[in-house]
Amino acid sequence: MPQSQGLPPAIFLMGPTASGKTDLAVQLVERLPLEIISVDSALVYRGMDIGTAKPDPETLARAPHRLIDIRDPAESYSAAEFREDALSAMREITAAGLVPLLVGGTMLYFRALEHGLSDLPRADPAMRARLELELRNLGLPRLHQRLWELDPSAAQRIHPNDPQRILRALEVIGITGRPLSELQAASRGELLPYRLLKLVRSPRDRALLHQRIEKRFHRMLEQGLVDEVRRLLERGDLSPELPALRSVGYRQVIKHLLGELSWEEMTERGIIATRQLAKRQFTWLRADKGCCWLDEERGDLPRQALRLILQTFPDFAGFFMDA
RNA sequence: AGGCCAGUGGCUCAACUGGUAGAGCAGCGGUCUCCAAAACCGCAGGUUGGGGGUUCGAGUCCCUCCUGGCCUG
Repeated sequence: MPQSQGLPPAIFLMGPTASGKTDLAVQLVERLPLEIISVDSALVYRGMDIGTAKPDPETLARAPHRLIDIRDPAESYSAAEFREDALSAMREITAAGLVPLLVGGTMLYFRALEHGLSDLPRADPAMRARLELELRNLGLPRLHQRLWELDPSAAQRIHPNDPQRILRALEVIGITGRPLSELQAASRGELLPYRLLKLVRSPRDRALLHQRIEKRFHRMLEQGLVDEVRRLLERGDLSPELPALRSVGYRQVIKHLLGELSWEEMTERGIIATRQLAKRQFTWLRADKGCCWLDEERGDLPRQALRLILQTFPDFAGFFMDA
């Protein structure tokens, strides 16, 4: 604690999808000298607005969000890129005399930002393509076996059925010539140089969240989600394999447009996929001790958040005075 | 009204000529270091519509009732 005293403050606002994070963030920005940074792997994509529940232009005008619309759907983004982008945004915000408010639901990004990442090579498209091809030709068991020979430690903790991680491990080894485990052990990544308050906004019971998710998905369809996806596909250069198009909702709508799912099936599966996303987000949140869960039943979330903020950063009480 | 078919976990369905119920999906829990709204792992859940009978033993056979569907009138 003594060492962290000199560090600037930063606030995380985390929560599962459809929990109302954006609302709360906007209310906070209107009362405190904060600036929002989005922590969301889907909001980074331009032209993907309805299905990602991206804040509308009016909201963004009132409460600007950083790291939204910074990629074309044909491009990919990553946890490491996010960390760099977020850190530099945080520096700017802090330098401007404001406090960064990081809002979102991509828990890996939060984690990467807070705890850092080992010094590993970035994804290499050529290498990845080659491995994908090998996966197709040789099959996953063979690749896992190869990993076992090159990096037993990694092979042991990566499940034989997990293509994504097996390929990544082989990719790192292919690029560096060194085992992934060795690289990860060599550098543990640097901690976030900020004093942190981690807030969680989430409905108390799951059934309520499920209701919201269902309603919201129907609303997205009414707002023209299918047209949004159709426009993306009409570009002709976007493969359904791209990370952007594999996101919740988009994937199901694409299958519908391809004739693989009826409208009803698309709707049901989209809602299910969203629920499952929320469940995974809960798992991260539960595991992260050191979060302050806002109590939905006590109402007035902005007030609860304000109290916690002042309590955590007492030396900023004057700074945050208009509360 | 008569005839036929069906009724198995929340849903869809499986179980050779009777041997004592399995799977997918959903749900729940978990993993997670450069695709993470991704990828992957695990768990739970059924007195087989009700009742009666035959049998050493019935989801499987018989009787009856209930429910749904189809056909005939």
